[in-house]
Amino acid sequence: MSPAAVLSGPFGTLDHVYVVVAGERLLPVPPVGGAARPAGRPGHWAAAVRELEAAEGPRWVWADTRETYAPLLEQGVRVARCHDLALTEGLLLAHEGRHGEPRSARAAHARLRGLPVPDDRPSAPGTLFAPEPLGAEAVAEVLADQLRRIAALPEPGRFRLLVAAESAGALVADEMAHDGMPWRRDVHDALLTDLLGPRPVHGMRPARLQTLADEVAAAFGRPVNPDSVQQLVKAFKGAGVALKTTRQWELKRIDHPAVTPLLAYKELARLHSAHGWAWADQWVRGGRLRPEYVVGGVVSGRWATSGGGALQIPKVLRRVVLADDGWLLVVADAAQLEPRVLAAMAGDVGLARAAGEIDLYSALARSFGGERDHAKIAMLSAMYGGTSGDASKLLAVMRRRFPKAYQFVEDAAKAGEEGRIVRSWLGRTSPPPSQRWKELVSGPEGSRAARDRGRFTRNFVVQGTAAEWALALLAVLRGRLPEPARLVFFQHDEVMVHCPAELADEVIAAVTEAAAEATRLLFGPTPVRFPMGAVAVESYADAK
DNA sequence: TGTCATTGCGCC
DNA sequence: AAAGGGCGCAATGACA
Repeated sequence: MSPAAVLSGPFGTLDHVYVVVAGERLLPVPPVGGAARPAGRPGHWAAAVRELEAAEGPRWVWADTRETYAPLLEQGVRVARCHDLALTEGLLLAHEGRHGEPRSARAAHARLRGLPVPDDRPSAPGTLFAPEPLGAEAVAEVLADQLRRIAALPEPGRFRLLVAAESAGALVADEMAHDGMPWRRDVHDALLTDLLGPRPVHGMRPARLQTLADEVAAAFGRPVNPDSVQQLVKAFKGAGVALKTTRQWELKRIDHPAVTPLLAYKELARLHSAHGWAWADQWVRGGRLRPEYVVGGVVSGRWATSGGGALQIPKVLRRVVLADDGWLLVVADAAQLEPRVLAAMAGDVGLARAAGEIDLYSALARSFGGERDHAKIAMLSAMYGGTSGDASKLLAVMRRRFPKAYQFVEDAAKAGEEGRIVRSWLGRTSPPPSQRWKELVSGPEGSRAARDRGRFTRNFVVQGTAAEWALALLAVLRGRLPEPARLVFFQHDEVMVHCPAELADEVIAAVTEAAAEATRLLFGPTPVRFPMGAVAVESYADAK
């Protein structure tokens, strides 16, 4: 695939740029946050951004999307494209084998100038005063340096796409936090009350949990805190049941009257503590859930959240996510994304042919000469390094039928085991082995440590590329949504759009087109299909 | 009283 | 049905 092939569409090059700070052809932007924000005319620069966006649609360059874009959104200003210096710096540093170095635009600038580099990593002690924002020249210098470094890479076209997609993700993350996902607090409260009893005063157990805790204690004939692993293990031991852990699956194999109320307690206690009333108080405002997304927060390129736990919302709460009156939720997820990504990356003709069908595993099974379930196990084991059950026998079939795909993930695993780094399709780089790992790998448990890292790098190339495809989808879809439809949720391979009911069909079509475009951007012409199942529903619970 | 590691479990 | 890897979060318990 030629690098030029991936440069069309919404990503483009960086030849039309506004650096959002002071200077010629550049916009003055006030320092954001802290006491440095000038009083009086907060809308002034936002209005200028709005005008230039409408007139020229540039790619905005700024040090940090959250700092600059969140205030723009507050002013009702949205932009189509940006280049986030900090995210780009992180990608470049990792590619250059400098994974842990500070990645803020300020740090990048200090490195360029040979000045002391401020430690902006999360582990660094917090600073008392927000630093002055970088000036225009400094931002422009960092940008120029980054463009030079990207141009020197072996696959600059792919990396430019990665930078553009990552930056677009940053825009989406801020927009989703700004718009929020519809969340019916009244439905949530009713559900909690139904399952747990009325909301207790702070620090108390809800009635239903207390009843279950009492039943557990009664089953043991003595007081036991069901939240305490130690107490539970001791209590079971006293009852003649030896347990290593108190995980669900282990408890389920045990015949003891405490098990049933304990499992019920665990499930409900988790709902209460992780997504109960206190959680809603903190994260739901004005009928919207507004979590903080961390773009690139996972080494593989997946997003993380800091607070709000939006990527771990339990399925029982999906019925709390309800469209506004007259609106619908378009929920779409990519079917079997990771095996499709592997098929496209590895250039394995047989696997790509199977991935050209809607049900990849059935197609795989036909080509495999076996059952669908077996084909699925073989595929997952290849991607994740599984060893359980029939895996090795099935992997042998996999190796024979799909040699290039098999070799692709084997190579990634071997690199990991040998302490080398691996890269995703667009060039996101895995962390190098830690010092601890290097010590471990030459010790008595060395082969175990090597295998563990092999599984990580094996998974990294697939998960990382899947994350890139999803980011590209998000970026394209964002640009195709009709007003006033809004992206309100994104979870690895799933998106949700909130839109007026009459626009739902248009939004579903946009999702389908965006999937095709994302596929083209990453892989060029490929027989592999990436089907997105998109449905319009009133409640998230009805999406599956 | 605070910090840190561990355990367990939710999501993909 | 699950397996694999990746996360965030809450509670406990050890320790300072």
